[in-house]
Amino acid sequence: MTPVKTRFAPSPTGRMHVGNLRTALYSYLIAKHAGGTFMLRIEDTDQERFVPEALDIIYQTLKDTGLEHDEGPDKDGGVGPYIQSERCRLGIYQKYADQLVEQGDAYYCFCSKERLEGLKRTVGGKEISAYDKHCLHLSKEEVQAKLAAGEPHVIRFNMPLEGTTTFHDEIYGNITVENAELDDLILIKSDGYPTYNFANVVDDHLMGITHVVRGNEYLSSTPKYNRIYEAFGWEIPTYVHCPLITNEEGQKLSKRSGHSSFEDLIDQGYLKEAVVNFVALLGWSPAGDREIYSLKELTEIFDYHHINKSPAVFDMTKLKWMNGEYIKAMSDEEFYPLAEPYLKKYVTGPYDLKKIAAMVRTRIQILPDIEEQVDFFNAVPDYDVELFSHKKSKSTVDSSRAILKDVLPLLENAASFDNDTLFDILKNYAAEKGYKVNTVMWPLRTAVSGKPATPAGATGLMEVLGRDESVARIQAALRKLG
RNA sequence: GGUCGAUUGGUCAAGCGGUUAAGACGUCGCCCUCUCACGGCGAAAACAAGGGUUCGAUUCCCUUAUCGACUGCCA
Repeated sequence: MTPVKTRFAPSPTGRMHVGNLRTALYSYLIAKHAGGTFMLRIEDTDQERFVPEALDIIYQTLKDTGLEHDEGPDKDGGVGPYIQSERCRLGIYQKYADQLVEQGDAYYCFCSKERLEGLKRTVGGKEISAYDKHCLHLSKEEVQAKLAAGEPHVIRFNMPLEGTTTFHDEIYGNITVENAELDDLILIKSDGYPTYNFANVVDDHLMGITHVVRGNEYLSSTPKYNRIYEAFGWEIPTYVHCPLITNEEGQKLSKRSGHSSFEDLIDQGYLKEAVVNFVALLGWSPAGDREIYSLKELTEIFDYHHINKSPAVFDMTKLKWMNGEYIKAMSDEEFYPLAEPYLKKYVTGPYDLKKIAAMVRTRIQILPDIEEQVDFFNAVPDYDVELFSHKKSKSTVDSSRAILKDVLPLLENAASFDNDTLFDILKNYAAEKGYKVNTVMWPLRTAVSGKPATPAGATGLMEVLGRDESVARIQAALRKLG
């Protein structure tokens, strides 16, 4: 068996779409699971849409996600160049197109835009066109004359009009279409660049790709590619077409969804490992019940035969949950560097950010959640006195006032202002007075935070705030309570 | 319009002729708890519809419906 070789072949046109990312991931996993080679090829044959910065995004995303390629523009593996515009300059595509023309499987077409327009018809609000093989019937002499005269032209593939073409996809099974349905697609554009359709076939063959992994929007055109492979007498690769990823409305993910690209997600405070993990499970599932996997673990267990046929909705809620799982699984030391920028932004007081980070870690799902967890450190928000009433803690406005008054001097004189000491003091106080611990803690936590939910209990918060600030906040609360 | 494909709870998703139709997210309830979380336990929630084939269909076939892709000198 020939060793597996897959490729990721993006067009440098912008950010990395999550659908693209998943295709890259599956492509990588298929290769790596089999101990094969994962290659990167840049498909920049569309000069109109080319965005130079997109090249950096591709490299950076591959690096961030850990999808390290074995071969590519920056890593020669002997079948380069790996950028299609460079291959074009070498005349590779022209050479193979010429061969097809020679064989009679392709032909020059000089039809004008106007003539092509005339071929179009509108059905159901959509414009459709099928080329009529007009130029197929040009004689050799006519073609030579037009070429010599420098007439603009393309090269088209001559699809058969009869019979059927069947191809096998690993996910979708055998698919058969009538050859008459196949249009004479353009191989070489009038600017001399090959189309995706042609460049893909030529490159995948020349570069030894064994498994073609791509989105299922290519399912319909795959029979055409097979005609090209067959015209050359080349071996047809194994096809793995991946299902679509849609937004909550079942529509194709677009830039407007706000989370359509990997970079968007990272900007929104998701961890790259979580995104990779989540995307892996959209359209594919492992054998057991487990859902959290590292890239390395995915490589070990990935089996493309379990890729789904149906499209999957990109569910942000579940991504959030998974991101939270990754954060919870981190140590405080690992988490701190990630949290630090957010903490510094929202906590400007002289507090121990490492302690705050540790408090917050199990309570957030994405990094920006930190803000609402820590905003009270800077200043107690304006809260209603009714916040002191809490049924479960048996706390009322009156009991709160009494307790805060009692406890204030104890705190002012506490031997040390750490969590454990404070807790002991307050616990003893509660026992002496016959209060539940909750009844004592509730007003304190409310007083120092002004919030119904905080990332730690009363004593934990006071430790971070320090004696002076804690006392000041309790005094302020007492004034509020009258 | 044509061609191709898809259709299991709100979402992801097991299942591959016989099951009480897994599991996860989310939702709700209970427990734990110095609040909220975390964690634990539990609940509600699905085979698009109709025909076949079969002793028996979520699983196989057909029809319909719905959704999607393609139908570009874009990939």
